[in-house]
Amino acid sequence: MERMTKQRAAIREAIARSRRPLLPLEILDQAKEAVPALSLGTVYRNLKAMVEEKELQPVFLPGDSPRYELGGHRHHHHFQCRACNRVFDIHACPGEFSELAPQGFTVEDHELTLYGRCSDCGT
Amino acid sequence: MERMTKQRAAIREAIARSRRPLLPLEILDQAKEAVPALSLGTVYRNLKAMVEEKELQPVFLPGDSPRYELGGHRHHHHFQCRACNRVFDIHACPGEFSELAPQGFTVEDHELTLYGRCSDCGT
DNA sequence: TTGTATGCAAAGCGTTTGCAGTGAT
DNA sequence: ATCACTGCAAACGCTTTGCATACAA
Repeated sequence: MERMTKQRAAIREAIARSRRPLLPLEILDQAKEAVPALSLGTVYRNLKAMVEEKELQPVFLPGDSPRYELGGHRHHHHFQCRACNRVFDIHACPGEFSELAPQGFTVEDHELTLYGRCSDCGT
Repeated sequence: MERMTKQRAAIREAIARSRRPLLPLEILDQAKEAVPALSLGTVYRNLKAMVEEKELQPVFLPGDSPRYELGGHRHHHHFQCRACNRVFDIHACPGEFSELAPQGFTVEDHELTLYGRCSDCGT
């Protein structure tokens, strides 16, 4: 139930090559260089399968569609550039936030997104 | 260019009555009690207009569609219950995170979401 | 040979928009 | 009497799915 196809290889390669989480369309563009006939439906199907196998992990940003990066990263956060909309990993975490929740609430996890300008887009 | 309609009043009322950010469909349900013929399109149109007038503010959570709460709240964050999916305001902020970004990046803002169990859904 | 994976196109789902009619001013 | 607002339904953008074919095993 696990077949190695050139399509899946191209998708994996595209994501591995990138230093930032990619959108499905960006993945399609990149992977098409290796497999020109690649279809968007196949990209979505493989992303879903690879996420289930934990080969990839989805990156959900507020108000934005999901991006994908390689799996196996430990807990980290993301930065989105307001100029180019690209997303970058932040390999740091300010810690727990359990004390912020109201009485009777239990905090299990958290998600932090920073917004601003990336180095390419300057000030 | 600003008319007071019973539809808009019902939408505003529904959101004001709730102690938590609501989804468009939840707003429709609530507001229909006052205006049974209310349509979802009208809800969306009014939400958009009221956000532009800053009467409302949208709440974007990672991987979820937008919710709406009253505008004018100062900077705060949100908690989403993993059992009931409802979202609650957190009237606290752990502070700036400028130091987390890579060299050359400028942090202008941030978004923090806590996940866990609300008091209704227990441990 | 077998059956999963693919390409294509149609279907879903939440949101937006066009249009003719309604109603606040 | 105007013209913004509404209800309805069609259109949209992103994602999923059905189906016949292609190809890894």
